[in-house]
Amino acid sequence: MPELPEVETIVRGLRAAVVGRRILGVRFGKTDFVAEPAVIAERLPGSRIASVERYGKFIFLVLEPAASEGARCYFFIHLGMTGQIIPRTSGSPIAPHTHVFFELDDGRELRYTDIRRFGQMMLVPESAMEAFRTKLGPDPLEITETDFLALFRARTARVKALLLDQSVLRGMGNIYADESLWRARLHPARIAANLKSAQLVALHRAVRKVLEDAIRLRGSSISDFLDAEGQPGEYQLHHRVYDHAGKPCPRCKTTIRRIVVAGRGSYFCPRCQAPPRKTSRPPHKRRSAPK
DNA sequence: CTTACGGCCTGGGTGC
DNA sequence: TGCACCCAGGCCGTAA
Repeated sequence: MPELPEVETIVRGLRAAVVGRRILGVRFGKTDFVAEPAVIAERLPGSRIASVERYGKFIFLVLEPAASEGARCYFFIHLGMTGQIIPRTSGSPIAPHTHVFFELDDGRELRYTDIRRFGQMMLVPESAMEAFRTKLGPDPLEITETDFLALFRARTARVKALLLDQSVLRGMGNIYADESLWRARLHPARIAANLKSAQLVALHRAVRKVLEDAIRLRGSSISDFLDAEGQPGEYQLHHRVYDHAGKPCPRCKTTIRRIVVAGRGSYFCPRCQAPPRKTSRPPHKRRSAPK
């Protein structure tokens, strides 16, 4: 569920709520999405939350060790599709699918809830941070126009697949890819290398505009996004095409369609966003019948 | 190297 | 009411 604007909203909320707090203990429910839970349960207690940051769709807590000895470390949380992380008073009712509890020194606990458990948690030592960072592409809000164009120039993948690829740009997801492509009037299945510079410039601007507007409205709440205060966002009220199949395009009134591109439901206006002229890719192989 | 696709997990909605 | 099926904001491993 959460893409860059939702994660940014959560990070801002967590900053206000938990920076400066000390972690007293960690308790787990299911741990199949946690890297080395035993190490986490041993290392985190006693540490102080020095800051909360976003890196693409990852949230990370910068943790200072209890005493002067020990190195600071970085605790990464990825929310996957259905993850939520919200501070609650200890003893308050526990939502179903809550699997991690970080007990704080002020009588509250940070709770991690994740229905589908597509999220991730891991402790990253300082020495591994550089390797971690370089696996992801630039931030779509920071990249220059020149660098943005260079990302798409020599790529034969569909433009939407590249927008969703975190090693190309960090933070875009399915909603904001579709909304950006609509603004830029580009069909999601267009081959990136076939796009003109002006079209890529338009895409860069669209991405920035969509993400900035979405952050301003505290993200999109489709079914279960809640920020760190447990509040929904409002950008879903401003979606132009996402989940709008059958509704009129806000620009030209043509009926919005849903197709599958890069394995994801993709919403677009068949008139504003002209399909690729001719597929230069090999014809679709017919799937053989299962078994 | 690059691209495409099934799988992971649970729940909500739809149609029979 | 039940059941089968499809869909969901993400990403990883594997195959071609």
